Amino acid sequence: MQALFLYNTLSRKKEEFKAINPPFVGLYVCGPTLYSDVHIGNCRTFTSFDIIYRYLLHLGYKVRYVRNITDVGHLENEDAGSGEDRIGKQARLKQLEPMEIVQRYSFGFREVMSLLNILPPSIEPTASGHIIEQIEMTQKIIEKGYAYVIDGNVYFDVDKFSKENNYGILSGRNLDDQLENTRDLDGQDEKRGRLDFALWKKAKPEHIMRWNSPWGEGFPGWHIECSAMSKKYLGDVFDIHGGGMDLIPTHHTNEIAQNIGFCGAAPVNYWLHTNMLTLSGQKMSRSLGNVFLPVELFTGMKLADDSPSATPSQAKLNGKHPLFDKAFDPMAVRFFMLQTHYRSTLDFSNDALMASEKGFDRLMESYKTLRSLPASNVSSEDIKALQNKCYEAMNDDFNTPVLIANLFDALRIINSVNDKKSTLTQADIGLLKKLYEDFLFDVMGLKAEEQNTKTVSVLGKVVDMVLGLRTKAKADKNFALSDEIRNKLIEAGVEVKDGKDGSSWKI
RNA sequence: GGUCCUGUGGCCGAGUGGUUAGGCUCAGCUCUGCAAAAGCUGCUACUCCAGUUCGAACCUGGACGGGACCUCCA
Repeated sequence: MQALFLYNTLSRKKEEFKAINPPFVGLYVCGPTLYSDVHIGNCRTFTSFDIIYRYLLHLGYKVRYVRNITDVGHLENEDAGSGEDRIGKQARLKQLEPMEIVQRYSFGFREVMSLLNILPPSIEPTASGHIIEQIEMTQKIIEKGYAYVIDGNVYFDVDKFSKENNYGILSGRNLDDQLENTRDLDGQDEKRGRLDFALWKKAKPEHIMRWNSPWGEGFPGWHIECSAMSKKYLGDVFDIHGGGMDLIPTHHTNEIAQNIGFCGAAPVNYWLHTNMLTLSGQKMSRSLGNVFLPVELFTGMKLADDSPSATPSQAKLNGKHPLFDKAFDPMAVRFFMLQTHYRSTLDFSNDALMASEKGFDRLMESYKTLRSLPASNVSSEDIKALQNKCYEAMNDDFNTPVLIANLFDALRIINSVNDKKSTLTQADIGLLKKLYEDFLFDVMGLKAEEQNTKTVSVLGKVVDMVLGLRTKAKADKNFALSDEIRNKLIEAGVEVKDGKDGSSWKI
């Protein structure tokens, strides 16, 4: 097996991947906070880690992939002291139980993940299901002296921690800079240091989600859930932890501090971070309000203001979406995302999507051609070399754009063999099929648009019959009729291609 | 204000100190009754200025532009 290199945020370098206990690999990715619908920027992160997961599996690793669901503890304006739990707030506003909020959005989340063909993780733990683990971890951190209790709240002592450890090891920021250059904060309340963060929060009387703890009724802080759950399922030290880049300076920095505070060991060998998705050059985020939803992209329509849900199967739509000329198939969207490396920003636009979709269709079409390719005694093309290039691309920090470029080379070979301008042996055709199946389908997780097989088979016979009539018309030089047939078929969505050996068609 | 990232052809996007991915678009050609599809060819870029070097889009310094983080965010 060739060496796999991946970019480690800790070292800011590409490093060779060495699993702690091969063939097993522990992978943890920060999942969504289910207080509203996932937007397409969230989807990009999960798509990127889906590729990483799939490629590790393809290489033969036994991966335990843990992706959490945050259903409690994620506060707004935490530092201002006015923090309200995001889920709790939505529950209050909508007059629902917090778990109803979570249920609603988790349904939509799963549906979108499935549409994008993102594999489910091995374990998808929720924060609310691991309150005990979080309390235990918090207790241990207090015992070790890295956290303190004030009036029912527990805070992590960053100052104490950084005397023995590099708090900013992941972000590359030094503590003094962070202390001096934080924006003005009001309501610094009772914390000893301004960078201290909550492990446990005392619940105000109106707070809905609350649990008993040694420090009174309250709820866990946001960062502790990932430490507690990754430790529980992957151990004190595991291989890979991932998430969006925006989690580096706070969430992941604090996770490392908590784990070290807990057991003295840094929890993760490789930190992987995906870049942001932008819209006209600006980061897509809920706070900026420039988000659009997967269902809008997949339909080209705008979500109605009174839609009960943004879950694709349940959404109510209202009119054309201003950003998109048409509906984009989820697989075309996935392909579009993979044409950019996961550590680069990805700018979304209608034009870029259109371009990707066309390329994607050609690639899928070439797979059909591949399956009926004529074999020769000799090959004029080096398929083995192409296969190596595909592995090289993926082994170089999961470089899907280069992988895709290689697949387009394969496409050219296929078409040229089909045109009898090049030749391949049966063995090489088999190798090419394997190349497509391995990389296009297994690793990149792309698949052809699903079609009802019964419909297709009936329709196929009908179209073949019509094309038979058209061939007769052509033979009689009745081009008016043959063109009319062709135009009508195009109107119906059937594209006709006249080759030397008769006509073929595709939907 | 501080820290960091980034600037590639009409568009999207890889990339390495020396031979300049790939996709889309556009034009021409081949094929074709005409188209479409497919193939071939062309349009050949690296923000600007200076430096290092035999040689830089790639290294260094500066300028200008864009972005991220420092507050919740994938």
